[in-house]
Amino acid sequence: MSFPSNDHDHRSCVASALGAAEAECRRRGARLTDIRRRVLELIWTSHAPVGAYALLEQLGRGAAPPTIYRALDFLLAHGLIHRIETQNAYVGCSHPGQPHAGLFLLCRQCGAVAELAEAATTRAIEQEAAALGFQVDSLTVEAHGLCPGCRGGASP
Amino acid sequence: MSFPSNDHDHRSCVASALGAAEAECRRRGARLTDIRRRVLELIWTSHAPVGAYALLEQLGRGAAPPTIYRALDFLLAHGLIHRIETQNAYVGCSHPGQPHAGLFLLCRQCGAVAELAEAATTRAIEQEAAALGFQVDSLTVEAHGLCPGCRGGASP
DNA sequence: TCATCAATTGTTATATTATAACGTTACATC
DNA sequence: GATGTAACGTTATAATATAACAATTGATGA
Ligand SMILES: [Zn+2]
Ligand SMILES: [Zn+2]
Ligand SMILES: [Zn+2]
Ligand SMILES: [Zn+2]
Repeated sequence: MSFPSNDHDHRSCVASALGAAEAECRRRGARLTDIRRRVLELIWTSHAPVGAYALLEQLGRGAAPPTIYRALDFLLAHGLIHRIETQNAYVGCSHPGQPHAGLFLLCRQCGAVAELAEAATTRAIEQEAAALGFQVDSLTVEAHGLCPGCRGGASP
Repeated sequence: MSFPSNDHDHRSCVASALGAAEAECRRRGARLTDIRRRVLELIWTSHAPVGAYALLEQLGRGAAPPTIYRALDFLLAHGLIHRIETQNAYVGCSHPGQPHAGLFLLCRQCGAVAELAEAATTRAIEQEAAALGFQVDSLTVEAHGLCPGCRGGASP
């Protein structure tokens, strides 16, 4: 929902994301296989978006591109990750299960990302669109700038 | 500002865009060379985003990728076109000269795009971000859905 | 149990989008 | 015209993503 503090317990951060993913997959009758689980874990290694080929390297031992892209497709389809269009990269979803338009704040300095799920902005855009007769099905919002930590002068 | 009607005079549409580009380049002391002008004209051939390699083909006779990407970089830098991140494609700017965050409505059926320059949405996002201490430098908003023409049942 | 079918993964090749590097040409300015 | 810079040509390659098909796994019911 907001930017993670620099000293937060990231281990529990990852654990809770994986737990939520398991639950969501059970709920949906989807199989969170070993590969998919490992990819999701790798994505959650940091709070910054990760590229497909970076994940591929970390996956190790002769994994080929289709392996990673299939896992990403699965995770995207089930709302467990988002694709950051302006970076060709992927980030874990902070609100799995609850439908929402991803709205991202991307720090240009430290790379951190925060995902908002406020409906206000979404509604504002939908209304502006509706005024022109346009029906919005999906929405991509990516704001680039400086996160609180990187603005403060102190390095994040 | 809105979706072009299907029977609008597109010739004058292109002409006015090229005229505005010339004026803006004069104002900025930038050189709208022949290649850059032709690329801009090709982009304005339709109101749908065009990919770099599609432009390259239309440019003809042995033009290589750097040629097109340099022209695109120039046109982007001077605010004459926008990049549509969700489509790796480029579209002419409807409001050259006046600074604005591009906010795009993209029809998934006919491919048409409308560019909004309403400051309201931009401000809403900036305020939501500011509430978290995030300073927005640039903003990407791309809404996918159905344009008025494609909603109406009648094919556009 | 095991036959069967669908989902998942492996493997190889290739498509698509974009940039690096370096030489050459055109243009402005003196 | 000499000089410096911006623009362009050319070749190669990087980065991102998908096609196609074979092999494997896992559920499901005869
Ligand atoms: Zn999300
Ligand atoms: Zn930061
Ligand atoms: Zn614009
Ligand atoms: Zn349409």
